[in-house]
Amino acid sequence: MSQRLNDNRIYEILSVVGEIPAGKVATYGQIARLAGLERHARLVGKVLGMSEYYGVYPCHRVVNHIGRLAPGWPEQQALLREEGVELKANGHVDLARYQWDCDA
DNA sequence: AGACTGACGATCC
DNA sequence: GGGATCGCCAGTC
Repeated sequence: MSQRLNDNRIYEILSVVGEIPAGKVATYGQIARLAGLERHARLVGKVLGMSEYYGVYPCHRVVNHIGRLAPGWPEQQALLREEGVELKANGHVDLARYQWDCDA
């Protein structure tokens, strides 16, 4: 249900998210760009925020451009750590090593 | 129809 | 390197 967001956009975004390999993370901007919504990084966040697709798509592998995890979602940290993604002392992911190089 | 908000990004300091 | 500010665009109220 919930055609809150344009279904078509949700599909593209989630599709990209689902392609993120385990042990890797991607930024909202990266995903947005792959989905054809380069400037809509925030939209990606909203879509994942609804997270009714959680369990189907690895939304926990999505972080912001500084490697910070989603606020209000502490368990994301544990999920990433289980995949081998270690966080820095400040809670940031080491993007230099774990950022998904989809095509670049 | 209008205004506020936002799981962001880039730039500036 | 970290913090603060502005800008984008669409969604939600």
